[in-house]
Amino acid sequence: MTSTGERVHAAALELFAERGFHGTGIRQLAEHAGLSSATLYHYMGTKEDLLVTLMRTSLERLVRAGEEIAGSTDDAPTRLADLVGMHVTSHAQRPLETRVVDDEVHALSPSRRQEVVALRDRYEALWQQVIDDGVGSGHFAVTSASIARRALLEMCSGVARWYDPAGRMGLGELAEEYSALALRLLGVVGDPATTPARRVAPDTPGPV
Amino acid sequence: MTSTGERVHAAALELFAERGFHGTGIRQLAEHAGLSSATLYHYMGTKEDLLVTLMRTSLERLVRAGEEIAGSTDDAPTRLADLVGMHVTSHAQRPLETRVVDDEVHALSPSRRQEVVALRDRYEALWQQVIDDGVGSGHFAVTSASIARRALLEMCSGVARWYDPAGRMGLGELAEEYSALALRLLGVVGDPATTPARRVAPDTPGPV
Amino acid sequence: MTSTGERVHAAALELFAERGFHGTGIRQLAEHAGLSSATLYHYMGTKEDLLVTLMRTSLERLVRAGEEIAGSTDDAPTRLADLVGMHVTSHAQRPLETRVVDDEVHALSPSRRQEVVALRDRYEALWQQVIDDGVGSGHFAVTSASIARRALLEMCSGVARWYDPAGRMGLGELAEEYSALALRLLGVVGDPATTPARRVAPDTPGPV
Amino acid sequence: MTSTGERVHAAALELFAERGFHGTGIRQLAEHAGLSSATLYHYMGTKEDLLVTLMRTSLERLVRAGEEIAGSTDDAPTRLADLVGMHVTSHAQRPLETRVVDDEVHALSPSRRQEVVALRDRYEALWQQVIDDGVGSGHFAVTSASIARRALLEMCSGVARWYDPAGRMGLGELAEEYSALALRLLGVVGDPATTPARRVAPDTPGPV
DNA sequence: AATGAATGAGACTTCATTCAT
DNA sequence: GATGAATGAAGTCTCATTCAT
Repeated sequence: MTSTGERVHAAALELFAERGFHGTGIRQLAEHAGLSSATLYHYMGTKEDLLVTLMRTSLERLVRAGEEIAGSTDDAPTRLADLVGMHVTSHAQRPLETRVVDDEVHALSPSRRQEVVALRDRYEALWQQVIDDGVGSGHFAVTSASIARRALLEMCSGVARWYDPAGRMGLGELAEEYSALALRLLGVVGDPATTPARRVAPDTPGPV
Repeated sequence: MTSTGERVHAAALELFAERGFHGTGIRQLAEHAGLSSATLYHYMGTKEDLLVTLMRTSLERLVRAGEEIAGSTDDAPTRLADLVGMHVTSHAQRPLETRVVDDEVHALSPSRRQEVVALRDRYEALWQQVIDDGVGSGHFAVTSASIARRALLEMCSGVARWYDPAGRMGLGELAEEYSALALRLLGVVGDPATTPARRVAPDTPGPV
Repeated sequence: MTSTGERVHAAALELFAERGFHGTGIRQLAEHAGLSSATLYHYMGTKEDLLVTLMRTSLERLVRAGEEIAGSTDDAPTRLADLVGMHVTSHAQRPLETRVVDDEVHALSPSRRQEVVALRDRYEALWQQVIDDGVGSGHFAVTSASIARRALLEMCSGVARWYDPAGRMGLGELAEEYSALALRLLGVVGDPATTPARRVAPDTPGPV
Repeated sequence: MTSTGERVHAAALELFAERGFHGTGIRQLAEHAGLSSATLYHYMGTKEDLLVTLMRTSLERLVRAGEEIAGSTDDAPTRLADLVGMHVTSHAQRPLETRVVDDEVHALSPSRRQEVVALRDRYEALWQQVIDDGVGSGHFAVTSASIARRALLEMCSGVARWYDPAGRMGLGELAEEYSALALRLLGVVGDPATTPARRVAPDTPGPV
């Protein structure tokens, strides 16, 4: 049911996430995918090409989801909570992908890195924009919006390092918890209108 | 003034941080330190030994500083702010060390990893303890203390990835900003005694 | 109009001549012929078979033409001039073929080499015979007939390396020039019957 | 007595000459030199670097010897005979070197090729000059000086393909024979003053 | 203290070739 | 006819490490 190409991607994801790009050999990759190392080259270009493909796939999905959220509402707290929820959820569901994207950029050659970083920047710009908007609208209170962006992204991405889908915490719970942390970090005080329930009353004026 | 051994450590720090452990060759290491690759082996055991040494040095300093703070006061918000300040400051001052510690654990063999992870766990336990204490004392309001710990640590460690000592933000400022973010994330509302007064509107109703 | 098989031969000729047998991959060959590498094997045996086919085709044509000339006259100078003219002309017209034949014998396995070298020897024997005849008849004056044969063949084959069909020198001119060089090299002085009159001062004393 | 580096060069010369550059593997090279393939890399850069070194060494020797001859006399026939003698002698004495230089230029990457071809062109220019001079002074009679140059060089280089130092023909004899062939090819008629004996009477006026 | 020389193992990648479809 | 998939062997080169000097 799964094609060979998909098996190659899956194997690469697992090994790159676990041992790093440089820590993973072509032969291990082949063995993990159930192929000979020569056959591997039917399904990829270079090893670096494979890494780039994985990264691009992952980042493009993230950007797409992010842009959808960005266009969904003008309300900054809502948008931010949604971004956090989406980000955390996808990091929890696809921890391998996101770890590879987050940790292996340094393994790319300059030209490839540029391409990948451009995508990542596009995604981060969405976050920057919500925060800027929230600060502008008076919903958020932070000294430095860019520090806040970095702090939020780091903290949310960390989920890929520990979340256990078989554990007792559900994805919804996780998303709500992180959204709450994020909003508080941004200086939003707990108000039924802005915490999870908020989405029900989109016309609520901003607090603080 | 700098001994050869120190030069080796410095070179390793730079290269491991920039290209990763597996991405750094013994020959590059030697060249970067101004030695022949054979001579390198006078100043280190294996390449992995070198990595462990760097990690242990860094982590021990962190643990020592953390334990000093942990023993300094019972007041959870103060302790947490101090931990954050120290953590952030040292990540800003020693970005190479901290990046190596944070990113290269996967490159260690199981037995070495155990040793390093034990140290890291000891450090993280200090954070866990403050948060638990703060929750117990009613200063902090979080759903999950362990999630909060992880979120805080990730967010604070990120500083090593972007802080520029030559930029316009000073270390003190940085520490204060992050302490404030952390306390807010933990649900602490503006209190002149624990957070910089400026940022907070003292008349805010304040939830929880 | 050109069959696929011919396209394969043409592609092989070009690539073998340009990059050598070992420098040419099956995949490049296929691409150059506009086929997949698997399809290539419908039109050839092994890569070495292909090389042998090209060589044999080329050498057989040469031998055939040479034998025709050899049987055409008893006059050694005429025969030699004709051989030179034919050799030079075919090297100018089919530089790829001749370069492959001349340069890639070393790439053949012993048994295949034997076969090809036998053909080449047969061709060279024709030259040897004319020279021997010319020496015997007193037309040629050389110390060593075999050295003369080698010198002549090398010199004439070189044409395949530089002759430009689009340049200003025509094939007829080329053939005449080389025939003249060859006859002079063999010690034949200008004789209106065998060499272009223009180049020779008919009153030259003329040695033997 | 022979250094390892020299052994590597000797092994490369033998194999490149016998099987061609692309036909020679690194492992065969190492085995032939009595080293492991990894050790080989102590004594060379890439395989191509090795080839270039061999070619440059050989060509530089040839250029040096050629320039010495070029500066030794103004008499074109003498100079040409000396060039031929030197060329033929060195091709007979160092057949491996010269074969590699003559046959493997196509294996070089563009930039390397440029460098090597420049040297070769410098050498060939010496030949072109003598022929031009001889034509100008009326000693040589050829329709095309550049064709003559090519013909002569091809014919003389061929020696590296068959001369057997253990055979009955001595080097001196070989040189004389080829000089005689060359002069005749250039239209110089046999005159004691220009054939081998000529060098004894350097003041002899030009013949023809 | 320092290093040139050496190496087995393994890196990534391509080789020529076969075969089922 | 034609080709995608597959592979063992081999390609060039670098790896971390040792050792005699």
